[in-house]
Amino acid sequence: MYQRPRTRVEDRTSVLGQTPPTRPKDTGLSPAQPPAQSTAGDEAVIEVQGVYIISVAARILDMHPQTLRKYERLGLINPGRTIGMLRLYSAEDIKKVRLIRYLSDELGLNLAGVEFALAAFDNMSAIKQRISGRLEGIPAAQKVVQEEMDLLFESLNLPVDR
Amino acid sequence: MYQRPRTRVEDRTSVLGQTPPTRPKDTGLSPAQPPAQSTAGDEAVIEVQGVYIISVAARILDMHPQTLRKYERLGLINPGRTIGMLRLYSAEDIKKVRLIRYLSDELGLNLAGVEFALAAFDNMSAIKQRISGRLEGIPAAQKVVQEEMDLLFESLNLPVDR
DNA sequence: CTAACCTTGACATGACCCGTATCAGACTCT
DNA sequence: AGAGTCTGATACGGGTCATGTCAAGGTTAG
Repeated sequence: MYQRPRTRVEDRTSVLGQTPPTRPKDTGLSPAQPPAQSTAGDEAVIEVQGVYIISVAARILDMHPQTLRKYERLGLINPGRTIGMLRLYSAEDIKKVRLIRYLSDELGLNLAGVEFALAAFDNMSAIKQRISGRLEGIPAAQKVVQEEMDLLFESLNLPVDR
Repeated sequence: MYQRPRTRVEDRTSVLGQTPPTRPKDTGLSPAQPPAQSTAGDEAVIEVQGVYIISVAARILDMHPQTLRKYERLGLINPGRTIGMLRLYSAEDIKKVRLIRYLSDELGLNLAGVEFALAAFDNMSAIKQRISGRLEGIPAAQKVVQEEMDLLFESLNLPVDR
């Protein structure tokens, strides 16, 4: 288990001009309900639906719990919490960790780079929304921007969503 | 001299879906003409105009020549060459190295991250151009996009240009 | 209640990264 | 001719990162 030795940065000055958080998070709610994961060994992009405590999330992702805690400490992820402060990972959180892992393992970015990239994505998404909003009355222009921005996201070669 | 110990990645798989090079470069031309740099010690964003051989560029930037060669090897920069293969650094190249240094030293990105960021900037610039072109007939929309894209670039917190 | 699991905080380790340094042999430019 | 550059290789020291461990305590499920 946990065979995933990689490499990269730590406590640096913050990176990008962050867009507003937009992450309400389902914090205080009843405990976790580990839905009996099938074979958590190969981690073949398992369908995730519930909310998981750290040990389960780590098993799903095949990563060390300490690594997930470190990502949170660096502000890369922000899992919810039970009233007792136990971390709760949603499907969203799991996806985000997979993206982080892709940026780190496949592209070779260090964590400062991951922070930069995530912030850049957020900013790009936000700008895309803003433009779309301001172009409400001009559907033709809206379409152009939509197409081109989608192209921009594609150019970033991301695995799938986020 | 050359006191600039930092940290980061090396030979990784290529990172982004690069936009076409768009970098004709003034390659084969008469040799360099080091315009007698004033005090090359403090490197207080010296005004650069000519074309410099590596030793001069290194002195202007207060960086080791080997570092510049490594950046080139990694595809981060692409200085011109004399007919005899001597590297020639233009003002553009110098600026780009300063950006690289900022991303590396200030933001803490490793070289893979720098590659990613540079490619992202290029793609963003390209998309901005494309949108502007396709919105030729709708100046109002063009203005909106212009404003928002500028905002996006600003959000990246870059020192100045590039 | 108890056992299993979680929390925070600290510190250690091994592998790798990166700027710098150096060497050798050949070529370029003044 | 001589200073400087080229390519290629190798090596270093300090930093990064995933992982691991310890301690002392809190939470949760049965």
